[in-house]
Amino acid sequence: MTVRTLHHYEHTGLLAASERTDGGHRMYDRESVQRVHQIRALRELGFSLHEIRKAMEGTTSLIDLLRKHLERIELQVARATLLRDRLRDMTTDSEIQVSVDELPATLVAMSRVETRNQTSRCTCKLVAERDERWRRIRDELRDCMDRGEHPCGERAKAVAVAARLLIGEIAGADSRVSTILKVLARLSAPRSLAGWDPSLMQYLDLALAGLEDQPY
Amino acid sequence: MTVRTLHHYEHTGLLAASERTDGGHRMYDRESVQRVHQIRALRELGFSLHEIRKAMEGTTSLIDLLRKHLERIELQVARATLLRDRLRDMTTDSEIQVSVDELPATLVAMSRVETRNQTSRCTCKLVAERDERWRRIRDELRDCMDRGEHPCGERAKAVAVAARLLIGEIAGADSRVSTILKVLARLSAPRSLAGWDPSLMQYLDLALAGLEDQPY
DNA sequence: GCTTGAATCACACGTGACGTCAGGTTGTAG
DNA sequence: CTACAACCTGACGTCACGTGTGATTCAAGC
Repeated sequence: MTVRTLHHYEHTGLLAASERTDGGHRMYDRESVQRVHQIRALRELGFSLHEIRKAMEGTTSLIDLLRKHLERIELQVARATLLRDRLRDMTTDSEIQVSVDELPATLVAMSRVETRNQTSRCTCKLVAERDERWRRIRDELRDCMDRGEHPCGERAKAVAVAARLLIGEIAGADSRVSTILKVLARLSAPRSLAGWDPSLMQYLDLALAGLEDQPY
Repeated sequence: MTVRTLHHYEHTGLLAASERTDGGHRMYDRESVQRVHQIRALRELGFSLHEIRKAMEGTTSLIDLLRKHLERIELQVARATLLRDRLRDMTTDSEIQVSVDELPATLVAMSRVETRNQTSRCTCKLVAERDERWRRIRDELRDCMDRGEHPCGERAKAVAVAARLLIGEIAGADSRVSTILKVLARLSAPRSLAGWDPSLMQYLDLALAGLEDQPY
């Protein structure tokens, strides 16, 4: 929070200093400070100042606002996750020397690069095999979808069975620490995650890493 | 892409129309179109036009740019995910009637609300029990951390064992379709996820849902 | 060749959420 | 009492375009 931000909020009629000193300095009482916090909270949720004002005036129901905004966030998360994963691969992979010119038609090519590098780098045949199975499931499923078949139809069902099996295998096998932590986060977030901040998470990560070679 | 956007890029010196018609209309050859796509791609990755121009002029290494941006994205993902989960809980829970005033000190209180509602709503005792175990692990671990104990120390190790056990239990038990999908996405992303777009994912979700009551 | 309607042109101001600068005033610690 | 940091008002700057205006141009149909 900068002073300018407060001025801005005041200017747009979102917030008023409860009082002024003799010299003209703004004074904010407990209530006003609370209001500032509310505004910040809502802004961090992605709302515009205009929306916030409407919500605070009671013009719009907060629930409606949140519901409406949920969609945007969903999209944002999906997009950001994808981008992050792509970026991570690009930056951690020192082999790939990407230049701007090598980003030809947007980043669609990236997915191809990813799979190519994946198969060439994998030391474990099991992983490659699983990847192959995944690809088959994916292609078959896409075919089902493209043909307009019902998800519960015969073919889709068969594919789903294979998928479920593979999911079980992967979840059971590939369980390194950080992966588990992520799974855990996904499984129980935000329910059991209250109070688990990143530093604590990292601590648990280290602790788990410490007994990695020990049996259950 | 709007025309205005192209004009803007031209104005900032990022892009030049390769030619003009007699009437003055801009003509973009294949190369220019490619350049536009590159710009769009980089912009979707979150870069500013200034950064893009620097990268395209060769002033900055693309890798450096990406690496630098990875941090921002990481933060974004973490934040957006958290917000999304909170929002989802708020909007799907019709019981909770949130008003602006009930967002007291930012959203920190939210976590408390969540856990409170969780324990009161849970029909299954097993879940509650697990939550309780989680809480204990969390608190114990936080205590270890606060005391500055090494993550591989005796106490932390013991907690880690308990945590690993619980993780296995949760991962093995709570496996509804959407959850599995999320786990899957986390486990294998972006490796096996290439070509799995959201619609295909949803299709798989439906297919899996169709055989939910069937045995393996 | 002519009309017509959609698209584009250049220019300029608008937007949102502040940042930043200038020149002056105030609060407070030593 | 004197620094000096923090605040004041007012206004313009930023970024990535959006929007509006009035004029021009392009492509299609007749």
